[in-house]
Amino acid sequence: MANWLAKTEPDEFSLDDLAACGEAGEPWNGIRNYQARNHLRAMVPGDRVLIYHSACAEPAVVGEAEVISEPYPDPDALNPDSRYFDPKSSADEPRWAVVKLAFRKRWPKPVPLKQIKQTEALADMALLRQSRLSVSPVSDAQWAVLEALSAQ
DNA sequence: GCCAACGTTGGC
DNA sequence: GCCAACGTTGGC
Repeated sequence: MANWLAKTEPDEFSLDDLAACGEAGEPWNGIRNYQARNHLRAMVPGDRVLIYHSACAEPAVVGEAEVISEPYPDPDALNPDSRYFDPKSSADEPRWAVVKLAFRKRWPKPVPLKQIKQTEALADMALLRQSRLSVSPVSDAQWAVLEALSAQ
């Protein structure tokens, strides 16, 4: 079982929006970066996913979700009417993937990026090392440190 | 809104 | 296959 972190802009789709989807969950779509896609493809149902709010007043880890589907081709990539349409993707050779995520919990306190940067035990997080990667792995140890910070 | 970081595209 | 131009992400 693996841990991940997924970024989302709360103005677009927030943790609350995911919570509103309930157990049906929501496809995590629109990922158009190969490294992030490779992480999506490596996900299995039951994996835990930190939800991180980006491009907002206080960028922070705000809660967690769970992977509830196998990875599958992103249908939006094949839909010319979608903002995520990619003419280079095809049904035969889908270029982009999604998984469904379901809300699990809002953490007691958000863990701001600022605090993550100040925490030595989190210095190796992919979130910090590759600022533009929207889906990244998280170790068990990193997860535990973040959870403890949220509970403080 | 600015701009640094960095991924992608396309000419050669 | 290099690399300049360009586009996007995301913190501030």
